[in-house]
Amino acid sequence: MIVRFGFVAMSTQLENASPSRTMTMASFAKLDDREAGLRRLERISEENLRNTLRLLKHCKYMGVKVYRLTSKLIPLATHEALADWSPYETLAPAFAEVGEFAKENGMRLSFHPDHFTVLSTPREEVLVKSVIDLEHHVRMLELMGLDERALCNIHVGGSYGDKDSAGKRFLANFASMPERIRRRITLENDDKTFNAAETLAISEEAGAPMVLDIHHHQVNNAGESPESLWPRIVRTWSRFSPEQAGEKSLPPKIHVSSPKSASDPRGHADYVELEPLLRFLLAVSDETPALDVMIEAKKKDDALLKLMEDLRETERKGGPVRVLDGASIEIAGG
DNA sequence: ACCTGTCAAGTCTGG
DNA sequence: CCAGACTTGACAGGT
Repeated sequence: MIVRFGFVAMSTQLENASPSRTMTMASFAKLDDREAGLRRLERISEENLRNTLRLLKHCKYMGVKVYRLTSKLIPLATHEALADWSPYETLAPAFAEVGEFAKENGMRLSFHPDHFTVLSTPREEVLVKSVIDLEHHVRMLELMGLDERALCNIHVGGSYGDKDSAGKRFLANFASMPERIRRRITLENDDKTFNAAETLAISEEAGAPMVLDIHHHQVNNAGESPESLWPRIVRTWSRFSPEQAGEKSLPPKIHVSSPKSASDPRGHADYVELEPLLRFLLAVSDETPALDVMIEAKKKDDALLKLMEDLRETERKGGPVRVLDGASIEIAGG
């Protein structure tokens, strides 16, 4: 099994390279000249995209092929008060440049719209905003010229005291969205509400690939092992399998992080513990030829580099791991 | 240069 | 029913 590691949004190593500079609505509203304010938002967005490109160059240098874009590339992009503003035409060249670089270097890019995007909601206004937010994310992927392998990962959402009907509402709302959006979505198990088995059932029904978060599973499960769900999880990715997608195939993806502490087991630690991750990878390596692992640690790319060091150490000691380059490994089996 | 409070969002809990 | 917690990086304003 070939495993590629990636990280989220920002680097601890690059200075002054935030891809998510913003402006608050409060300060925007204070400006005398609204048009000038909109131009300023566009300039901030261009700076965010420039820094995203710098981050991708940093990824290339580290051998990283998996990277999650920040959702905050365009400040206030979906704010109600700016509904008449469309920054997309202005930013198209900057988006295209980012997408070109990613494609040239075989990088897998994704988004993770934050947890305010909830398709299980019973509130119409929340659903409308959620769909607008997804539309926004998909539009950015399209401006980057990325095909349907570039995906937006979301959670199922709240349960509102009745998880079963919340799940059904999710499915109905999901089905009501345009195919262009639906085909860009993956579903992730969360750490409080929809656990891995529940998310998997909804993924299968919706026809959306499932991203397994093994840390969330650890703190929210029904007693089953993640390995026991794995064959079904892999099947949710079948439209991206080499048999079906050929050149445009895409490995399943998992998320990994480690508990911050015993008192805060759901919080994310600075770094990732190798042992539990390695145990999972070994358990699934026979049946999985390729896998992408998104590292969700506080120390971002630094955590990725430390994990790679730990893996090199494992290899030196004769463990079932071969480090291929800066950020990928081959593991026994598969 | 640094520190503290605020901002965005939606859900859920405690009072 | 309403206020506050939760989460996160970064702004905003004060020192």
